[in-house]
Amino acid sequence: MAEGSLETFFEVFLRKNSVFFDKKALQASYTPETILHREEQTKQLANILAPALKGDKPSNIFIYGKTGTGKTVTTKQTTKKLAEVAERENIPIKILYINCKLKRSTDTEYRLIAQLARELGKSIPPTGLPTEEVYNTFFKALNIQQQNYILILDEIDQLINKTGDNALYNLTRINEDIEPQISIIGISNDLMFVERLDPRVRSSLSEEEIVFPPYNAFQLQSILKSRAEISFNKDVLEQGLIEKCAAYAARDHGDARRALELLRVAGEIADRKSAKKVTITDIDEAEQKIDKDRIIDTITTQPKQYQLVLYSILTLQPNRRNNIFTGEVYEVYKKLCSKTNTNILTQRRVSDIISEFDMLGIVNAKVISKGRYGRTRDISLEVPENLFAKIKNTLEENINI
DNA sequence: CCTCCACCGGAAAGCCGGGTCA
DNA sequence: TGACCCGGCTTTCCGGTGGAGG
Repeated sequence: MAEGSLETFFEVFLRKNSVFFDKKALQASYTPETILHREEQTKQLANILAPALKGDKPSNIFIYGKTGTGKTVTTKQTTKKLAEVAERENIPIKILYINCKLKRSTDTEYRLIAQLARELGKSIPPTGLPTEEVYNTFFKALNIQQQNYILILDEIDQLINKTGDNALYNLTRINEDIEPQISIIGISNDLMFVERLDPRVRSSLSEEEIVFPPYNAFQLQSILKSRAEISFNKDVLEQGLIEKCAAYAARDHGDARRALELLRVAGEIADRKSAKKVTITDIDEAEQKIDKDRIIDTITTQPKQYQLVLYSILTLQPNRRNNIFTGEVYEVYKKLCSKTNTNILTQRRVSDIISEFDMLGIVNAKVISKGRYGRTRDISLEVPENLFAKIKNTLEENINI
């Protein structure tokens, strides 16, 4: 593109009509004034937390619901209101919010406690100290500030899956030897994880439980409508668009986040076509684009060894009449390693990598028995076939074959 | 009915690079 | 500087197993 034309491009872009008025209400970070269809849960939560205002310790709460059912936003909103009242009335309550999924900051015992201590104004090095030491600093900080705490642990299942329930165990029994009281709100979208907890932790954590059911299509519709009013210009949405969008999202799990994303991407697609209206076919396109981007993104962000394994599976895949087994993948992988000058991992490790791809939904790997011919995994790709070539190219670039 | 394949998958331990502290 | 800690990734070791074929 010549220089002049690039400038014109930007100018044209700036003047171009967009279907959007203000995109922010469709973005993931946006918190609406009122949270629709979560009145019941808000009330429950408020009821449980309210005693904190009188200096009592609220019960610990376990909050469960699928992704995009408003768990986080409702919890944050409710606790924020609580904190505001407390502040006004001079009641010492402090809210701590921790998202346990954040890589390299709160996903291990050390890091979680360190982060908590930091929230209380202590400075803790990111590594190096014994965990014991970090606990001590944290406890000390708690004791100095005479107030009650509400600790929100979002995506708590991530923490337990990775590092066990040690941290949780220590946190739940904190009140036994320390003056200030701590209430824990655990948020999870995986109900099964509770069963892996130490029974003592489990009963302590779920003194109260609140369930966030998925939104149905009608609820999604009203959510979308309220956001669309802020985000889009007048009359740019084709008749029935919102309904369709809601129906799509309701079909898989009633995920409001996904519904909003669908609507936003559909709008962006319409913009790119310089269309005056967002049409229903844009929604279909948006759905495909979102899936595709997600897949490509997860693949390209994998470490090199993972990409090599995936590439091996991919080379075995084309017009395969029968299925792919671990042993075959490993053979191809070994050759690939020597070709690319990479050190070869053990089959045990590669086997783990394959099951990680299975969990990411990129690959389907079921353990089967071939009787006389042993046990193995039956592996197949889970991505749409029209992406095979694209993925293969991307991988080739990344690992330079 | 028994055997025995080709892996599975848990446990433990090692290595390495990040760090603290005295 | 040396002893020690944490966490991610990997290896080593090894008991376990569904079912085709004898």
